[in-house]
Amino acid sequence: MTFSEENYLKSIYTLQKEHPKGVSTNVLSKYLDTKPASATEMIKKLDEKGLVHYQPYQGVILKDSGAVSALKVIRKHRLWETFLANKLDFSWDEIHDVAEQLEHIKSDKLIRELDKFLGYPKHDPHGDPIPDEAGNIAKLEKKRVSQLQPGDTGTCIGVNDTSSSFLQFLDQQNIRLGSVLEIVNIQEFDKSMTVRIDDRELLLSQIATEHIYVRI
Amino acid sequence: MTFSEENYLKSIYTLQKEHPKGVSTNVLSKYLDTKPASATEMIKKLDEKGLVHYQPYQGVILKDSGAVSALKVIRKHRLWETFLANKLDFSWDEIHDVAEQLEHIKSDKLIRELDKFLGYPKHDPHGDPIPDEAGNIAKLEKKRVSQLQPGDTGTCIGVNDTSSSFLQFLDQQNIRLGSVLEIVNIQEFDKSMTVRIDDRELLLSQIATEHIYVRI
DNA sequence: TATATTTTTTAGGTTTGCCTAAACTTTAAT
DNA sequence: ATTAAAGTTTAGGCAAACCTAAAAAATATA
Repeated sequence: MTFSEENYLKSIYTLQKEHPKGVSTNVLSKYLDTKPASATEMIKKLDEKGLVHYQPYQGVILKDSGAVSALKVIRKHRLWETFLANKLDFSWDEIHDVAEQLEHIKSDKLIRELDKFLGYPKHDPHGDPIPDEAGNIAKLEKKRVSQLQPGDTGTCIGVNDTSSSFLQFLDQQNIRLGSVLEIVNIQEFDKSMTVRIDDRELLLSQIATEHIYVRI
Repeated sequence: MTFSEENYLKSIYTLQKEHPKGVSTNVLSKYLDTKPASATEMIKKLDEKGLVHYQPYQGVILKDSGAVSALKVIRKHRLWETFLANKLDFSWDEIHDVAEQLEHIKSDKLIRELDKFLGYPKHDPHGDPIPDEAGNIAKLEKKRVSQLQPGDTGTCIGVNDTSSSFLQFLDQQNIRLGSVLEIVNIQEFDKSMTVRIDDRELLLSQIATEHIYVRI
């Protein structure tokens, strides 16, 4: 399987969630930053290989074999992201591009050993679940803080805004990966929230609560 | 720079030691398992890019810029080999193929962080020196045990024969990476050697001494 | 419903890196 | 010195993955 085939499968897997009846060549090519004509070509090839189901003008969906292949690439991507963030000094926003390259390395032993070395992590640094060797994947239980109700708790797993001012703010407030937040209450008029972290209470603006992800 | 260009530069660098006046397309293509015509093509391209010096029928040599590029790839290869052997459970003979893939990952930060994570190693698991960021590389001081004289000492850095029977033999004799050997004497008639390891003396056949590498 | 717009596919082209076969140099041997 | 052998280059092709432009199909609008 070529790098390009792997990238298409992975993209179709991702886009299928929003387009369950079929991912169009338009959507796919936009996501991959290529042209629709290129997507058509590749989809035909993947169809001939039995990895996807394709009907002209109807978009594409993964067959089981295609989904398994996609999940193997996703597993590799997320394990490498975990390695970069946990073992090397990469920050959240730096890991993706390098993992895009590393995910294509072909070696079953490598990925088994890496998994072991990392302590068999269940989630990557963004809070996304890591599929197992067979391609089983846990449901994502990731929400924005803004989606929680008073009394709910969540573990901080990532952010949506990587501007240095926002990251600095989080740092000042001692909010980091793994911090446990509990919603104390919500102000009706501006949707700001009071949250408890490490036995301290602090107020987060609506903007802030929309940019922080937690695993529930 | 493409994977293929990197592989050609690395190969030319390696082959230049044995062919200092120029690496022929024949030698190069044999080493890379391609055809001479393909090597000619690639060499022309590298020449146009100013990375090598090429005269038809006279073979190819690296220019300084080409040597720097080659050494960057070699640096990555050797750091990854060190990672696989020291951090993951890869054996000597398994690391090469995976490192051949990993060496092409493009990220300066990745390789700097990896170097730091590994503790700035000077040699890879085969005992070969790891070039620094600028492309400076230490002279290789690697010899077969058979090349040593009585009184010489060396640190075991690798083997030439990865048959399980040989590796088992080394294991039984407690000879491993990092073991320090001292030559006690050499039998004239069969070139077998008595060596001291960890205050024990043991006899190695000529065959064995030719298959063990040491750094002196 | 007929037409206009958007989306998708087809057709033909490009680049990279490989190939084979034929032509050409160089080197070796008589 | 000539010829034979070996090595190298050129010429023409192929597959992968991309592209643009034109044709065809699907969808939206009047």
